[in-house]
Amino acid sequence: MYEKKIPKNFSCGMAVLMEIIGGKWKSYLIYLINNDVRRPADLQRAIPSASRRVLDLQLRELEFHGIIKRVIYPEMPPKVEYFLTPFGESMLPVVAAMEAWGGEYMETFRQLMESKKKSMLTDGESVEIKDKPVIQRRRTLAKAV
Amino acid sequence: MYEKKIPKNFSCGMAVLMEIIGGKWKSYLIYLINNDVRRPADLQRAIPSASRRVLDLQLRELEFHGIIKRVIYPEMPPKVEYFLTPFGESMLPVVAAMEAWGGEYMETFRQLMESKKKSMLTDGESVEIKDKPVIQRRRTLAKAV
DNA sequence: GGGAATACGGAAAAAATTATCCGTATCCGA
DNA sequence: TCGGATACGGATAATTTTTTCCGTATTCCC
Repeated sequence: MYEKKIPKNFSCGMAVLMEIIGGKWKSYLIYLINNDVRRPADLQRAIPSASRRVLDLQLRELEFHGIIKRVIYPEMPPKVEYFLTPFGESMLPVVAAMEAWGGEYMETFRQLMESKKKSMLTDGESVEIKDKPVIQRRRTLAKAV
Repeated sequence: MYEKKIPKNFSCGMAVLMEIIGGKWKSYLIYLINNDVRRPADLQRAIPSASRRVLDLQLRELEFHGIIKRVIYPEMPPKVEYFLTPFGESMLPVVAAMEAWGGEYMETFRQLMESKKKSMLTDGESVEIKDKPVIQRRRTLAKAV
């Protein structure tokens, strides 16, 4: 089993949130569970391109962080369901904001990725060569570190 | 230069947003640039544990997606500054929400990660063994796929 | 000359994440 | 018996991200 070597620094809330939902399928999982897709096999069917192993791993991570809870039913064949916890639900407004922002940008994004695939040369478009500026340099955080 | 083999699917806004700000240092970079830390060397000094190469790469990715723009001043030694674009600024409320949520959870998070390091055996705490439920199964998205 | 400042890209290595493949278990039906 | 259903973990391989190391350039100062 893999053991990480480099310690991570969670000095800002963003880093914490990214650690919690940063895996490839986690946002899909949160969405599906919140929409009543609760059983592992159903989750897998809803995301056919995902590796079952990674779905399991990421479900376990969400569980570890208290975002979801796992309910095991004592029967055969095995029956398990996942539910969002109240804590997990506290994240939903944030997830919705992220989803909304991404949805607005999606069309542009796809065109960008398409043009990137075609040319692999899209640098420089937003480069601006400036004359010597007269703008007064303001205080920077770097100096405070 | 690395070329990805497995195509990614951006069928939801979350996936798009995660692609844009998903790198290890990107959220830090957005925060710093929004707080007037604009020059590459200053960004590096503000995040001493980051690899300079990756900072450059992730700045380029943010630029590619139009989140920031790079301004090159014609002078020696080289002078470059990065600015948030209006589009990048449209992301700030989302970033703030993410930051706020992560900040609230931070203390619990740290304790969790600490206990994980100690025992590597934290599974099962949220497991609930249930009697046969009488809850009526509702429609699932999986069936619609 | 060497070291400091500035900025940054290619190549290769290391670390981390994801995917594949093997295995565990029970029950039911062809 | 085999294949389907259910759920899931260890080991290993493949892919991806991050890091290290090499290099490019100019100017200034000791």
